[in-house]
Amino acid sequence: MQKPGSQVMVTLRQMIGSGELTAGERLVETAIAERLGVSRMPVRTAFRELESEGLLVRAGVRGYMVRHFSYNDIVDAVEVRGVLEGLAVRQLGERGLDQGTKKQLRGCLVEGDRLLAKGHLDEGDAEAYHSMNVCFHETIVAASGNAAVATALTRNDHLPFASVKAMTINTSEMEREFRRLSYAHMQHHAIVDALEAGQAARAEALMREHAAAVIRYTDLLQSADPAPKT
Amino acid sequence: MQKPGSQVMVTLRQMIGSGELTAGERLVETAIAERLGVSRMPVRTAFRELESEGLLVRAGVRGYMVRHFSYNDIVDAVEVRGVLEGLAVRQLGERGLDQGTKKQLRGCLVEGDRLLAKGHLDEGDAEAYHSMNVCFHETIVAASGNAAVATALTRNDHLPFASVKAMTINTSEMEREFRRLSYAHMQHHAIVDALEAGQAARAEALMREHAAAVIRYTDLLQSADPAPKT
DNA sequence: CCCATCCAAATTGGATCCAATATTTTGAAT
DNA sequence: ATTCAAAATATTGGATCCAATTTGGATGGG
Repeated sequence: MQKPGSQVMVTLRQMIGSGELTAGERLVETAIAERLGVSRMPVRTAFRELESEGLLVRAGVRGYMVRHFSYNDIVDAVEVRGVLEGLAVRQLGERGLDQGTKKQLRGCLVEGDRLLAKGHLDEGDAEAYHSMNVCFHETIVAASGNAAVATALTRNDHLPFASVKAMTINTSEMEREFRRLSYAHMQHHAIVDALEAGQAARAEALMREHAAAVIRYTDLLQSADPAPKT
Repeated sequence: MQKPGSQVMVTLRQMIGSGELTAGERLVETAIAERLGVSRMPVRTAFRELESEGLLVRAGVRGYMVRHFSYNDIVDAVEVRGVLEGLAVRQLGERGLDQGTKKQLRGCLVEGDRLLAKGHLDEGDAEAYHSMNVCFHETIVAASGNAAVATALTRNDHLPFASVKAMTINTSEMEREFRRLSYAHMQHHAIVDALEAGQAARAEALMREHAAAVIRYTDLLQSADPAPKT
């Protein structure tokens, strides 16, 4: 608890994510403050922060409400992530890979190969793949050296389901998930191949396709709402 | 003054933009509050908001400081704007232009043609071109219907010199500026042509080049700082 | 019966106060 | 003289109080 005020933030995030605060619901500072057992002040700052992250929107002239996410919002955000990570990987390819980055990326590849080598997914494998995946994407963005991409991605990733970190694995259909991750990991291989060959434009195209694949070949409908976006 | 608290925000923006608050300077809440004649509270909220916009960064564990912008930061941000607006124009091209958007864009084109027809730039022409340019870009982003692009652009555009709105025209070299704007306007024409022909990928490539041209063919050195970015 | 105006209640923004924490300075000891 | 520790000061986060503004209802007039 290095930052006491951030506790309110994570609690509100959870309440929004879990649906305890439903979309469109009017949020009153005093009510939330009382509910969380704190003063109105941290709630006030948290509301503004969550607004800047896009999770809350102003409810008219007074108060905030939980933002309503449509399916299109998620698709759009993933598309944005695709072009941003595509830019990052292209610039990385243009500048060339340094030894540390190359080592890191290859480490991600062998880790993924190891997880998928069995031909099926076990329980802990999903989490391990997820960690590897986050590491792969973060390494590329960091190595690109483009700070604007990093900040834009951070902002964009505040939207639920748009982030690499938010990639969920459907444990009830492990076979299908195995095929999906196998395809995704082949794309990882192709991206690293392109990077090592200095094919920056190809790496960019692959990364954009890689992001789009998440949407096209994942069941988002379970949690997404097809209502019109706000 | 519909929102009293926003006055502190605009004042701080001005102070940062004008260099009254120099980059790297440690900002103390009490000092700023006293200087602006308000309580610490609006300053506190403004600091956080400016941090989320990227103009301020945390100075260690305590306090904020004015962010230091390097030349690379600006180039990166413009590159980000390029891929985001490129995505917007591609999606617009894929969905097809509606009548209102087509009318709006053509209006921008004829306005630009009119301004450039004389073969040189007059005093008021620069402002008029600027307004037309902002309208052109905003129309495309709005018409794309991709809310994530719009928000990402808004965030990115908080960085000085990265925004379309921040495009300045060097009044001391009107002849050179005329050639630059002529080229930019030709790109506008090409983008609209591609959109009307349904050539979405071509429109995207043109838009990315259009953003990059701003950097390559503009004198930014006068205001940019070549020191390493933070 | 409907509309307008006014009053009251609620809610949010700003100010001030208090506590917690980090940083700096000073003094002492080695 | 230098370094370490302790104390004092400075700064930020949280709580509470006050003011301003809006919203809702109620009442009176047309």
